[in-house]
Amino acid sequence: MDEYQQQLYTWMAQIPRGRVVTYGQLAKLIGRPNGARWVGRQMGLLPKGSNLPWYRVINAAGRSSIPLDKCGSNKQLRLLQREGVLVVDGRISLRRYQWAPFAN
DNA sequence: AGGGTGGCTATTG
DNA sequence: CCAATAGCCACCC
Repeated sequence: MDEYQQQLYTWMAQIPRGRVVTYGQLAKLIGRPNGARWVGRQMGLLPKGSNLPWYRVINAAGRSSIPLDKCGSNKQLRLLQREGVLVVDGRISLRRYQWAPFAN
């Protein structure tokens, strides 16, 4: 287990229900300014039994970056809606839902 | 080594 | 608004 992964997991665990963060934001938080893509990769590699909220991590456009499932729907968006996040046209307002770690 | 591909992004038109 | 563009970086042939 790598040092960055440890940090990534720690930050992820802090994301409150009903809020989201972007790949780039997480990358910055763990000290990897251009590691957004790396973060995305880590999401896909998350252990299956993990309780970490991978679905609260979205892209900078406020959209889900994971492919649609067979039914043509998106599991990530469903999970977010279940937490009360409003999704309009497959898009989420970062202004309203993005978690700001240092604004507490 | 070296080209292609991603759960990316900021900028520009 | 979307599309193109140009950086970025880890991973996999």
